[in-house]
Amino acid sequence: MFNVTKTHEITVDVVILTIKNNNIQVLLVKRTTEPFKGRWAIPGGYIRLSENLDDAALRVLKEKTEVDNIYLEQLYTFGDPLRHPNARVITCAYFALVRDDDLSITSTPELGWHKVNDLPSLAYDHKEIIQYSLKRTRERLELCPVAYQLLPEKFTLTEMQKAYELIMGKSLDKRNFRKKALATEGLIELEEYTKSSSKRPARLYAFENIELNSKRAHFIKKEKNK
Amino acid sequence: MFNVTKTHEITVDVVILTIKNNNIQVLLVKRTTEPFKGRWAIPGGYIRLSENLDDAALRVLKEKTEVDNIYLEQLYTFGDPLRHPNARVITCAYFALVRDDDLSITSTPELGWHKVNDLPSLAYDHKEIIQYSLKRTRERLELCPVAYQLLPEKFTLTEMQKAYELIMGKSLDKRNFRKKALATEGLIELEEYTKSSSKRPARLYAFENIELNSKRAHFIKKEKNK
DNA sequence: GCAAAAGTGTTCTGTCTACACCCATGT
DNA sequence: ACATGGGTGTAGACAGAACACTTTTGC
Repeated sequence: MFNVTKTHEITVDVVILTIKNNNIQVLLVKRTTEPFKGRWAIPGGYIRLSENLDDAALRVLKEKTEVDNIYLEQLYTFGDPLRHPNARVITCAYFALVRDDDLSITSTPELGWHKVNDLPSLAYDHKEIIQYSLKRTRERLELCPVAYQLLPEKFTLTEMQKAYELIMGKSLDKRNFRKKALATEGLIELEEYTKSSSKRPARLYAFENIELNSKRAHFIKKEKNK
Repeated sequence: MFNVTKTHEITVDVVILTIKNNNIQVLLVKRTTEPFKGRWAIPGGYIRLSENLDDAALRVLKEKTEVDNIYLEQLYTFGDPLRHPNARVITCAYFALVRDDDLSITSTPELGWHKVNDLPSLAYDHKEIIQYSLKRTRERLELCPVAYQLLPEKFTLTEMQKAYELIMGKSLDKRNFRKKALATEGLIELEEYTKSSSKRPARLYAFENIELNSKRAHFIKKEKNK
């Protein structure tokens, strides 16, 4: 593969993150070929001639997850000469945030979710790439409510807080968090409450730009208070 | 089917920014070959097999400017299939901030500084890349005093403020700026003043990590208050 | 009635903004 | 003595942090 060309190869790799079982998890594939045969790796692939980089990343994402309408952002391009043991492969890494309940992936021996705090040994520099995607996610979170990309359509403020705490890696004050969350642009207070829980029902919220695809919910739009 | 690896090429391009004559300026080279022969472009080149991406960018930078000890950061990777008219070239773009007085470039018909607010027609998507590098520089500036990368070793607060104003594209309040500047970690108040000016001398400042290569200046280190 | 999670305000502190005058020097 | 840029402080608005108790439900 690398004997013919002395030029570089370029791939896209996509770090696909979700929140599952109260953990940030990343989707990994088990490599079936050398190098790193049998090791876990983040999904990736070659870029087709007709595709731009975003499209290539989106294609890789869809091949693995079937999801659409996700947050996808170019992360960084990794090109250390030694990152691939026997070729020069530069990878343009992306990261994606997907909602757990949009997913219908059944873990198989070749494809599965792994807690980012408890990763197996990974191929290439993929551990570094995942670490960097977590850092970037934290940065994004501080600027805008990217976390809704990880939440179900309708969620409680406690769920939202849990997502923030996982990403930021620290616990947050409930009252301060709720104050700030309620001031978030685009947050919609639904006239709906959780039922299933065995405790006091919690109000549900949603984000404006998310399509509530089944029945149209009745909601109170938060006023921007001056 | 197309052979996906056949014609992908990858380059690094470096947006080299400086402040010159009270303008943000970018170093451009005039293309001597097709495509875009005769048009201005940002400097770039192929990545050598032994080089990582940072090293390749640094090499391109040094080839053009001879400077060292600069701020260099990977910006974004641009890979639209149509960005190059007759090949598929993906470019990993970097941006560099260099100090005007570290430079000894004489503008020639093939290499020269251009005001970013008044760019000539550029090759490829290089205009977009420059715009993006300006955006990134603004973001960096908000977080840390990246501007010192653009200032001479010793500078007045007014010079520093001018640099910030150019980058942010707006004017700033002098007292507020100075208050914040003086609180900046790493800023050193020198026991030196401007002389050449025909007005009241201004105190000079420097940044800690910058080597004062000639005579060792006597300075007062700012206390971190609190 | 009790266990468990939901929900709710105030105070303090630090940071950002707006704003106007005197100072030191060269000519 | 005057023109020019250098230098300084204060008050108000706003945002983030700390902090504890009541409410609603299922069992």
